[in-house]
Amino acid sequence: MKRFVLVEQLLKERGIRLTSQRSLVVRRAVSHLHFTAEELVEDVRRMDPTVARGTVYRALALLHEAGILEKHDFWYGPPYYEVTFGKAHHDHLMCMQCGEIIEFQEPRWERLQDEVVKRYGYQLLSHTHKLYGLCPACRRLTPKQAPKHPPLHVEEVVA
Amino acid sequence: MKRFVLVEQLLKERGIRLTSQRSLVVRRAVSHLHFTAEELVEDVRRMDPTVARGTVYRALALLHEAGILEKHDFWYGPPYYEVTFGKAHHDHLMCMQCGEIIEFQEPRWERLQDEVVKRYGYQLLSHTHKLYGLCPACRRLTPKQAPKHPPLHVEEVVA
DNA sequence: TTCGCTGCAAAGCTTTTGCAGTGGT
DNA sequence: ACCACTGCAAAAGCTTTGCAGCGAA
Repeated sequence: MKRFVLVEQLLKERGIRLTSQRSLVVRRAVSHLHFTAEELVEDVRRMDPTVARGTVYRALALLHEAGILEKHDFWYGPPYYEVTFGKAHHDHLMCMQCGEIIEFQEPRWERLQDEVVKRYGYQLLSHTHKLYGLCPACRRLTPKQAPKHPPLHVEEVVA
Repeated sequence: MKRFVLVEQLLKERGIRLTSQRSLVVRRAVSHLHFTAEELVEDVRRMDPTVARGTVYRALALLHEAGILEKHDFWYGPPYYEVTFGKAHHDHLMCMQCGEIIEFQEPRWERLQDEVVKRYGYQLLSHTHKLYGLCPACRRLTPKQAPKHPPLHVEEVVA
């Protein structure tokens, strides 16, 4: 897997030691699109049960700081991580009922935000745009059919 | 305070009981721009120490569901709440070093996102756009001067 | 050989919840 | 008079951390 090699290289360049545990965390991470810390813990421990929970969390923090992972807070629950290293930037559209996440690109936004950032004299480092709504399928359901966790009777919110 | 009256009205219309505790939570909430749940707990208990932590959390959830509060996950730590009821939508530009938060409006984004949402057949309910970067002051510092976990002191910023 | 990294487990921080009693409508 | 709401405190959920030993460079 090409991306994996690159990540290891990049870690090495930054003086971050490549232990077998970190290798495993990286390998498992890049094999998912979105995952929570706990999901990755489970996944990693399925491959090697001796890896400690704390090690995975520490590796995640490192990868995040290194810019390899992005951390997303979606609607509820713990934050999701996403491997962005080597991928073009994209934004998210999420269904608040079923939790479906659509990734899309919108170059015109990128241009607009350059303007905004310039306006305030900022140097842009990263950004996230999230749209929350109802997917075509869920729009057809009555509010009562809404699952417990994906929050709230969203009908009320007039966009 | 006008906004407070409106909020109480709105709660009433939704059949949500107006207890003294909720009144207090609303009053304190609208007097801040951004706050965490724990900050609000402290603030409320300063006025009335008998109010339970759980009550504040439950009230926050209600107000959030009612669309009166928005929940923001900024760079680290617990999420911040923000009173958006009666305010025009705005987005956030945050300095990753000093934690300054600038609020701004960009109507052209709103139009673009309508397009995107239509493209996927979604019904838009809400959205957040966050830009992370370095403010003019912090850009002048060397990377080494950057604090590990930038303190999140929120400047009161006007759009 | 050095010192960054790990496993373990305990603690920490934030939020949620069960229950019995209280109070809004 | 209902039953939603509250206080209390315990538990739950997620993440961090201290420490002693280990292992990558």
